[in-house]
Amino acid sequence: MEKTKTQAAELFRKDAPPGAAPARGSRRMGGSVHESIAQEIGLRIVRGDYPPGSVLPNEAAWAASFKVSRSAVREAVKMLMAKNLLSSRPKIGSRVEPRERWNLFDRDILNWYSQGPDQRGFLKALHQLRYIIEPEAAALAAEHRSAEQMAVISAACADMAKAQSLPERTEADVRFHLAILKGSGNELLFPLGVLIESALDKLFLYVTREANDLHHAQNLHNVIERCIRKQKPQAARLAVRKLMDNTSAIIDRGGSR
Amino acid sequence: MEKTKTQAAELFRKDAPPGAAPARGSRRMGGSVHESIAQEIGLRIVRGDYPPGSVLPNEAAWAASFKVSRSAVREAVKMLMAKNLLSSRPKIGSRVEPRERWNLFDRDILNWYSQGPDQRGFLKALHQLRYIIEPEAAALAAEHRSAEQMAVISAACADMAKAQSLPERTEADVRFHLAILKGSGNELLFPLGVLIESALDKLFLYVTREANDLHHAQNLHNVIERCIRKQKPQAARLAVRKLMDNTSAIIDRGGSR
DNA sequence: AATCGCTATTTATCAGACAATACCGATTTT
DNA sequence: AAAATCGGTATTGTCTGATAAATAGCGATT
Repeated sequence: MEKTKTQAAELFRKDAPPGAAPARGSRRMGGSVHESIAQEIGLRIVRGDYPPGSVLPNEAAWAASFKVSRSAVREAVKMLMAKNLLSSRPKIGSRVEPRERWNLFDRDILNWYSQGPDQRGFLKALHQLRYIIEPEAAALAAEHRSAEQMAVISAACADMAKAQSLPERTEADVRFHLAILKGSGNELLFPLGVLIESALDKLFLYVTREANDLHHAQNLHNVIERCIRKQKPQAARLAVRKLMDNTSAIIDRGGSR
Repeated sequence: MEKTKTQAAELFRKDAPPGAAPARGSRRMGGSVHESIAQEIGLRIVRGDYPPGSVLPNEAAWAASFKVSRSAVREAVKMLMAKNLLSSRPKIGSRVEPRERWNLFDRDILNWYSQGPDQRGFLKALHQLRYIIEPEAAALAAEHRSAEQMAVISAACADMAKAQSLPERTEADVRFHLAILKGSGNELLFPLGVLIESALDKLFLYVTREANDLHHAQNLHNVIERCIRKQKPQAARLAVRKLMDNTSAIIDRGGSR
């Protein structure tokens, strides 16, 4: 319980203890030092600890509080600069960029967002985006999909139906949706969909609940598969919309967690 | 000794990667050293000089070829790692990640893409994505837009109509579309749209050509504005589709450049 | 032939220095 | 007194050099 997922930055949690300096021998904390630090600072920024426009502690301060060298901090900062979370200038320090400049469609930032406040609003925005993307992807797939792509879609759908455990079914489910995205033939649609789906996965521990809904959802998936197989774009579009309406209702009803 | 350290400017071009297209004019040298280096390496990767799976020259080699210190190279590499273009491990070096792991929706990567080969396919994928996004954004805007947002949309539309010069009109045009995206009320839709539009801008030097098309396009924009003002989602959706069909035709006809 | 350990190579991290720059307060000028 | 100028200072940018850690490849051993 309460697996806060921060096993990586365990050493980094105690921000500024000037007195105690424990041995920093622990290793294998999930990644390299600069990556852990980037994670930690990035999370704090997205979480709102440092609002846009404010200036962060300087590199020396980070180095001291994390008990690492300035180089490591700098490399972490450069990673966050690459995501447009920060901009830094001599004498000024590093300021948090305004939100509209953040590279929002970045795995890490999406991940940090999903740990931040306003999970509910974030979830709704994500799902709305999915609601826009996926029906069109299905329509495109119905038109452009190759035979091999169709085989993958059908296999995933069949696997969903005959899945015994919930994780097994979930795995087939995402495989199904990703196969559709790939079948759309658009090289941008697929990665975008992957981003959205994986971000949703982090917030979506309650999608499938009752066996009733589960059966219904399976029927909807079957319809989608058939529409794409028979190359009916408009029907595929509508079928996917129907499926998403279903989960929309779940989101609106259900509490955030 | 001229240890002035400002020699980094022109020296970036003389590196000789295997089978690369070398000479280009001097690059945007505005930023810091590590940023320039990240630009250069990132461009080469996206351009295909180093295919996915291959390992890059090691840090010392980059440092030598760019005539900078290893730290600068490392910071550049960290930036590219943040974009998931690279992954590096001791003893191995830095390998280029497979394309499907790249953070494709990143300003820089999009920018590098637009300079790479296959501009035409990229343009079509981008426009297809826009074709999916914008009509729905307009429909959402017709429902959820605030009075202030509507004012911005209308103003942009009016400015388009009474624009005298082409850049002036273009500026109002993007303002119009961005205002619609913002009016959609979805915090993800707006930045996504910004990304797409600005990437398209780089490839779109030939959008508006004849006064005929220009007049027609203005009418289409007027219709969109009216639909959103009168809160008709479905009509707004169709109007935007019509507009995009127009530029679709232009893309299909016109040469890539 | 299979396994194990060694070594070489590369990144990871550290430490310390200097340069460049932009803000801020003191000083000078009008 | 107000304004302009100027130097001090804090912070990032860059360089240098060194050490640690990780692991792929290879040779030795069984």
